[in-house]
Amino acid sequence: MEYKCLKYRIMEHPLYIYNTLSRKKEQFKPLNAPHVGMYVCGPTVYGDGHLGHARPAITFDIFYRYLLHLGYKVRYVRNITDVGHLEHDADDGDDKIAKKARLENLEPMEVVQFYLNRYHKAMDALNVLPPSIEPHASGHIIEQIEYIKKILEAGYAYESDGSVYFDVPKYNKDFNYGKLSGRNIDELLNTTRALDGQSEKRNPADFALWKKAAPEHIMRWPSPWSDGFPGWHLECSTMGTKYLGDTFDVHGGGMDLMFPHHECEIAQSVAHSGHDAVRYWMHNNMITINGQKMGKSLGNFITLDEFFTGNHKLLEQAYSPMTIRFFILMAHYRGTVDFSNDALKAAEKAYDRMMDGWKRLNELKAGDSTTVDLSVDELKRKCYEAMNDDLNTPTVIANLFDACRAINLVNDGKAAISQADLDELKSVFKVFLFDILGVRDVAAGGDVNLKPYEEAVDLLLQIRKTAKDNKDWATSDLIRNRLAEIGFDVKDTKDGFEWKVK
RNA sequence: GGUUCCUUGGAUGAGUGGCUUAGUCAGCGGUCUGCAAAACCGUGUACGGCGGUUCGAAUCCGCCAGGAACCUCCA
Repeated sequence: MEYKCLKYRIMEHPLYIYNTLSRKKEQFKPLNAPHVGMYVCGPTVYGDGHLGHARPAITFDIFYRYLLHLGYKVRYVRNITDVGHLEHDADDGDDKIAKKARLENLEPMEVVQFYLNRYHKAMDALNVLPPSIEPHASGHIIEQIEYIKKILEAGYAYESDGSVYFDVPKYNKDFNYGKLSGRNIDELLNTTRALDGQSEKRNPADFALWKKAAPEHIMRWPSPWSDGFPGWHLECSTMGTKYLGDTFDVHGGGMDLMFPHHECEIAQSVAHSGHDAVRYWMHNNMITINGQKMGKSLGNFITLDEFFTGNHKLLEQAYSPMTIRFFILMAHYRGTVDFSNDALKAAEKAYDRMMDGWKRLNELKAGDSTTVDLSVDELKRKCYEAMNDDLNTPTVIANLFDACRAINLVNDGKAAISQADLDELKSVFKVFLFDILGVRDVAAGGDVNLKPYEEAVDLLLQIRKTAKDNKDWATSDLIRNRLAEIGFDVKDTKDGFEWKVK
């Protein structure tokens, strides 16, 4: 039943996505339709998520939602890095989680849990759907050790003083290290032979699969080589194949992870199983601030909580989670998007305009025929077309705004729409705005039963209308002003009123 | 220095070898309105520079300028 639906939708709307590997838009054809396996690099939970973290979460949320809409059965894996992510260089770096734990005098897993809870809360606020599986690196130590053994057996890794490193030069001789990022590392490998002799690595380009823990290091597990911990790149290869199989469809993440992280993942997979595990690599672009990447190392990031509360010196006001979501969706995921108060305020207004349109759509009365200049079928077709063209959400939004104009015209009594078109239009909004773009109608009030309160406001405004009809402007303005003070936005319409909570 | 990519109107941000405008925000003018707000209508030499290909390029190619990301951790 569902599969039939899928086939129908796919035939009508072939989906194209940009594959970083080929640097082209390719038609998306899952290995085992209707099943789709998707893996996305999640956060390292040693600090609060910032605007940059919202980008991949929302980008791949859109892709996830769209695949579900098309009828695919998606297993979406997004990992949590809670061990092995080192600062600086793998030789002398510090584990990010362990460092934070030491600084705050906490158990490392306490740090992990604290920031993970906050991350989930922020994702929920942004209406990002939870993935199917959210595996922790620390929960897959055994699998990672087994994975390393296979690479060692294949001859593409070596042990050195209790640590295990991936042998990049040897791998590069047999395969192509750098095919994802377009790097040619031959030169690098040949010119940097002279190591200082201190390093455990044979070549600076080699990366750690297993690190022997220093005596003071608290996060450690036994292994055939030493008490230690796994290298950062390993968790994704291991957990990806564990949950999605030897070969799976999509691997996503930020562009900044392309090299070395994703390049190393490819090398690990090939060394481990003889072939790349991923069929489509997708990368979202960066969010910039004053033209520069927003990031931890530059210290120019604004956390999501700070956006929600407005509590940051660069923010002129608070911005709601839906404003942030809309802001991100109004740009294409592969382009950079520059943060500014002006841009966010524009997104906020745009979101309000869209939600007003949706609200009015639900109160619209159908006419005998459609006279408004809008073809709902055409609208639907254009929205699918935009989504199928590498998830072009800005165009989907632009199309929905065209519909908003039509809705407003009908609402003003300047045009009419038939019952059939009205129903179809509601369905288009429901599918694209809510199901696919994942916008949440915050004014709707959630689960709380607000009906009596809403009717009380309606009652007040009825009294105001009577006063208006009697040209009793004093009473009329009193009600409107007092409601405004309480937090209601009241607008008069052609023959009534509408209101919303500010 | 290497790799990858970008440069669109006041701001932001899609798109395309010619046919019809992206859209949103801001501005200006108008309609409506007790007022306000909203809405609607109208409005702005836009496509970094210089060459080339073409009947025709902002869209393809080359060069130049400027910018970004990655090359150590970063979504």
